[in-house]
Amino acid sequence: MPRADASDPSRRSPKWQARREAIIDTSARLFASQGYHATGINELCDANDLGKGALYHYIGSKEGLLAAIHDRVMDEVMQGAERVAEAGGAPSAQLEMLGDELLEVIHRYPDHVWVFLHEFPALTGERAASFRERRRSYEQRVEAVLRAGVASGEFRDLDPWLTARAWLGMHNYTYLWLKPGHRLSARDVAKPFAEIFIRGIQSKPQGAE
Amino acid sequence: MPRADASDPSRRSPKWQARREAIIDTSARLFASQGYHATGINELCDANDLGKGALYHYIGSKEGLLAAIHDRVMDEVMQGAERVAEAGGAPSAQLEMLGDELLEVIHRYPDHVWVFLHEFPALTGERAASFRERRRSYEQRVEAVLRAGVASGEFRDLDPWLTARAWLGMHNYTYLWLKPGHRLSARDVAKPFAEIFIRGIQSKPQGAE
DNA sequence: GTCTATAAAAAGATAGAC
DNA sequence: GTCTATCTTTTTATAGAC
Repeated sequence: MPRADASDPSRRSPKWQARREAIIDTSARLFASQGYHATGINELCDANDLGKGALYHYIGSKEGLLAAIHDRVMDEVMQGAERVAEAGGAPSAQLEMLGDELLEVIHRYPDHVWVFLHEFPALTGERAASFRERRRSYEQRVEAVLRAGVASGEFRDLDPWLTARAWLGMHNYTYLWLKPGHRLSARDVAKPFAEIFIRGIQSKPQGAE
Repeated sequence: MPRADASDPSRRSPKWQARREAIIDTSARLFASQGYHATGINELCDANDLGKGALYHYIGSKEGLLAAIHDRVMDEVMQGAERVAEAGGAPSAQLEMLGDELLEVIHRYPDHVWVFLHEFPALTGERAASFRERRRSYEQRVEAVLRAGVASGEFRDLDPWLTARAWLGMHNYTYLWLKPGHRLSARDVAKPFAEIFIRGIQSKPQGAE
């Protein structure tokens, strides 16, 4: 059953959707630098070079805009997780790939990710529920890889839930400094992070150096 | 030169200061659950059972209250780092102690830490500068321990700055779920985290299992 | 110290002309 | 589609009585 919501983006023309995407990206930059609540509709109009009428024509509401920013990040993150699942391989290889994919998104969408990690409590009702479920779904992918590694004996006997939180924190927290223009690329960070983490959870030590 | 600011807490009576502390703690809970900008002065009055006049008598301004919450966290965090520095010992032992101390603060002040990690961009002017400097000072303690471990040969040859970010992310990110009443205590988390991280950066592998 | 009343500005959103 | 004008509510903060 198609949504009755008149602002459903999928019912609009490609041109309309492209304009909307541009508004989402521009607004994400503002929200990231000042905060969601601290950024007024008027500022959004100025930044997007649009009047209030035109802006609302594209976003529906301020919270709708916030949700769109969240979706943009989660779409990319889940696509990365999907690629990893399709590639398969040893748990340690999958974990490293997950890190590559995640840091690539953080590096490519620094503003969106900032908003995502700071302002998710501002989502309400169904938007909040939908977001929480997607986020939880991603976290369970990480846990599943860890569980597989414990089962196969590649990883030592650890708490998959807690270890996933360690991994997620290590990677997600890069949102504070990992951006285009930084001296380090996503891969420059993902590789040493994987080395630390996988060495840290492997059941058998590797050869020295 | 003593500050001319009439709202300088150190110039007030112990009773006044105690009341102010209570207001800070109660308000931190509100800010953590709804966000700083989303919480109005009226809500703060209700939660603290105070009128506007009385509330402003204690906090000076809303941003002053926010700064006080930040200070409460940073005071505790820096005290922990100080204890570690005084204890000394091998870099790996110091790193584990730093983790213990940090997670203890996160576990004990979940609301303050949440506010600290989410709302620091809302600080302006001198308050923002002072906060950034204290935070940076803590991060440099972590880097220094890593550098010492590399120098002594206990850790492999890694980038101290980047490795510190990995460590900080892993630990700070626990603010999302590490709270009193959770199944895990601060130590329950700090120990496995230290095992993962220190194994991950050691220059020589340990004996299996 | 604490209250109530009020100010003064800004918020999100909508209406209706074009 | 886009603009301007306006509505309604809420915001932080202050004034002045008690």
